[in-house]
Amino acid sequence: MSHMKQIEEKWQKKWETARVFEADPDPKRKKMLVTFPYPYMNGPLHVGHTFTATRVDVYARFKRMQGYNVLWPWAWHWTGQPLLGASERVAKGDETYIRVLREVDGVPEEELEKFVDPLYMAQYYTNEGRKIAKRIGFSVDWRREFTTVMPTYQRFITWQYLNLHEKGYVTQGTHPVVWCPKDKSPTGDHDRQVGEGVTPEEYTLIKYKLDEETFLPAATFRPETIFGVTNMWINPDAEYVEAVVNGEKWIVSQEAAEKLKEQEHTVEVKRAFKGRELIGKNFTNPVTGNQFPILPGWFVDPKTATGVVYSVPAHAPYDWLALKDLQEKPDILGEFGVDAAMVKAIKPISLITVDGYGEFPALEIVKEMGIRDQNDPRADEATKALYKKEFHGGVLKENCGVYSGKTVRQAKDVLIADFKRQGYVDGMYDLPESVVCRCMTPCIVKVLSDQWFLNYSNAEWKAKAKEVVAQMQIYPETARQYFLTVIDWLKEWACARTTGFGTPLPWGKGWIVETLSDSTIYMAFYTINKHIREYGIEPEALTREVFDYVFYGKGETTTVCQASDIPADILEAMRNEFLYWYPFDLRVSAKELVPNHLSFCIFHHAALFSPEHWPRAIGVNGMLMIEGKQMHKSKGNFVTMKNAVDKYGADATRCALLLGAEGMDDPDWRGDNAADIRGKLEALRKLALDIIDKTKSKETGHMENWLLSKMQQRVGEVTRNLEELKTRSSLETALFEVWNDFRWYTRRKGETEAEAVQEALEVWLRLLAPFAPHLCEELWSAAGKESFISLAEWPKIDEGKLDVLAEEREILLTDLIEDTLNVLRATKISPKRVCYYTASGWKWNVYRSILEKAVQGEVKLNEVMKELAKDNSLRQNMKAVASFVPKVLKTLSKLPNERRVRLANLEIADEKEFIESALGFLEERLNAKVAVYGEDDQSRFDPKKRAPLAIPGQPAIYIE
RNA sequence: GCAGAGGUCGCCGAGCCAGGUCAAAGGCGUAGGCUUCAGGAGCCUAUCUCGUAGGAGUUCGUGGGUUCGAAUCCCACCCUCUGCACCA
Repeated sequence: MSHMKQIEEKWQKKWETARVFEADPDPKRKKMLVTFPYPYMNGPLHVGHTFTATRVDVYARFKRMQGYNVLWPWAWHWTGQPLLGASERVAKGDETYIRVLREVDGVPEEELEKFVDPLYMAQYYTNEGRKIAKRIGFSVDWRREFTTVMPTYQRFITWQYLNLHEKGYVTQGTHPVVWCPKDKSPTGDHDRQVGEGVTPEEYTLIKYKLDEETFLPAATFRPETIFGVTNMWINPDAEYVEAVVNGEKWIVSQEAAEKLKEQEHTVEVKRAFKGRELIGKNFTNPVTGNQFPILPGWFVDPKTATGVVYSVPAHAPYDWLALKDLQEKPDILGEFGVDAAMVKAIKPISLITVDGYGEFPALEIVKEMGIRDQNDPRADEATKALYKKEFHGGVLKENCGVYSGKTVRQAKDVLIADFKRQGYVDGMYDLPESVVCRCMTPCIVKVLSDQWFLNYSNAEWKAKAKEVVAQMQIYPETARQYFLTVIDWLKEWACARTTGFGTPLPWGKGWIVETLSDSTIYMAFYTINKHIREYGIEPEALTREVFDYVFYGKGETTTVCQASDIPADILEAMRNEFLYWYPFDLRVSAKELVPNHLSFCIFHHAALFSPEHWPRAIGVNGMLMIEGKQMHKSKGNFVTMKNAVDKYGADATRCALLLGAEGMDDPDWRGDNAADIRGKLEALRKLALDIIDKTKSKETGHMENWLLSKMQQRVGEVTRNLEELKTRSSLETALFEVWNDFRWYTRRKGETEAEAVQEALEVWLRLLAPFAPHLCEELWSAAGKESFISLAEWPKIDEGKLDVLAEEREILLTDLIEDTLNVLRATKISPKRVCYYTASGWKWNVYRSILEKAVQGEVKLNEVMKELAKDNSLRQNMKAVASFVPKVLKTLSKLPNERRVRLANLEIADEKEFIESALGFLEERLNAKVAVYGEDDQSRFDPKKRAPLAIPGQPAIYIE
């Protein structure tokens, strides 16, 4: 274990000294820029980062060995709010949080106290992150590192946003957010005490008229039901206000008046009163002009929307229940002076036809579910169920004016737009559930005005983004559809906010570019940050003209130099460096970033770069699980990269992670697995050293040919899989399948002294090098190699070493053993003697002719028989032929065509000699005396006359 | 709710796109054996059921369908994971 650690440190030092991962432009070599989304630095790197980044590293190392000039840069994300929040919690002395930092993140006491400075905290995690990224062996060019709060980076973001703005991709508008009135800031999920995941919902307010100048804005999600209104509900005990809202006189609940103030409505409250004051009055439907009464409804919650609700008893369970209550208990009405007979006379008005229900769905569902009254909690359930049903399957009836005959789904948006135009409706946001801020203040919805958006709704932009996707490789291919649908439904994205770290919006005072919006094209910044750091280029020198020159080739070198003070040769070098490396060839992340970061990256490249600089490939993978569960600091199952590397070592951690999953499946980190892999690698080391230490024999017989042939296949499999970023499959082959090949060779030969074994080992080590680079460097060097395996040539398939005959012979042998064991299992014999009988010559002839036909296509039994009957040499044998041919057909039908072709092209006539050569092995394996005879051998031992059962490739068996 | 990905023999996971080569790779676990001073590790064998001759039967979320033939194609249903916005 500590031995492995030594090996790891040793090679990391050597790599660093030799600068093997520092990549500079080299026009003679093909380039490869691979990237990993920079991690956010409010905590340590964890095994989830490690999984994704290891996939990048494996690909980088693979491509480097294939001769590509590979650049893998790294940076750190500091932009945003959480760092500030985290540091505040430390400053406030939040014990639970501090314990997490201490115990989970492993922060030492003396550092912890300095975390009151958020930048110090970020720097601490960045330093720790860099250390551990090196310790796990990532092949990063660290010269290009940066953080997102560096002034030079901010100059780059400034350039990006000036361009986006100029090109019309940034727009201004309003946007609803969950808002804490005390903090006066948006309350994100992480800032909430209650109500995680709750988002604002938009209500339509239908402005029913109370009198000529007063409106009752009733809130609804179903404005189409206006055609079925029968009355209004007001909570008689709730507090309402009369207010001038946007110049009109409105009546809403007191709470609603406060909310509306935050939603771009001017609100001037004139007077407050109890709801009961309204009961018994009439109101007018603005669309139809019909009049209806206002009735008492205690289910009406003044805290929800306007606290004014209109009643559609035919389709809304609550409305029906409330109406039924009043009709059944008319004495309640006396208190309000409402005529009970009038209420009794109210009939539901049906306006939607829907399958499975009759005239009045609300009545039916209430009855069906046995709901008693408006206080029954299941009324809510019934409402949702019916809404869903009617929204998806409902059709508006003839009493719905111009909307008649349309489905609810079709009519809804049109109807809202129409009503808006005609001035019947307004809108309002509210929260479906209560949300409480960390500061314990209940949140409301605020509509932010003057908010800046990236206008992802822009159809042209969407089309261009899809072009980017079309020319990209996506691993796995199944993720392509995901990207396309995300591009379709992405809408305006608020790209600026007022708090947190980040780059100021170049034109908007007080706004900062939001964290997901400042990380979309920064891969281009890596190409020039090398020069910025090396020559100490000042942020002020990074003018818009400089970036235009470097990224777009705009402007004259001399002019740009004079204006910026950057020497011409450096400026040229930056331009060349960008042109050499860009675009990036691969970016890998977990699937959670598809709907945001990765898609933004695509959009911004579409907007800012020409097609030759569009991304070449994106890889997506699953989310890492810990022992089958989601990883959470709070759940106590958080595993950092450092934890894993300390405990299992770099190579084992890398391999254990990659063996977890590929594609979009979620990999699972299990400590036991990692420990097991660690043991495996240790065993591999012993095996390899053992092979290397052996004195070499020149032997190049059947088994040597077999092993080398097998290796060629493995090279093909691993290479093919790695090209598609199938890291799991490729490692599985490179580690386990190859190992099994070596085991089989060792069993068959009993030793590993041939030179060919060392040759195969050297192929093996190179196949494994991207996955377990430290161990492979060590063994490569032990094998006498002077140079790094990290820079060794990736194995290519050597056609000359393919030996199909050798492979087929070993298949014959394993099949034979398998058949023998099967017989032994069935008969429960402990064998003393095993006899094999190989097929006679005429069988081989018949077999070959059938095989040739089988390769062409389907073989008909009767046709074969007819043809064989013409053959004079078979005449006397026709009886045996007749029983033999069907067996051959059956055997061949079980083979894949690939193997039929192989067999057809082979000359395996010496079965008997081959089995004889393996007699020793068979005897040991079966623990019995083994003999081989030809089927026609007169002197054969065959008491049960089994020899005639022999088929080519499947000798007959006799056991006693 | 909408969208994306999935449900395979104790566990993890291939196979499914291009139907027959599938009782279904590989790893782990478990059992037995060998090796070893011991510990570990390594190696070998077995691991759906049945079977006195290399065979048969029942399986791939559930229920249907297409086909000579389905883990693989089609339909419906159930379940799991991920994302849904100002938050990285």
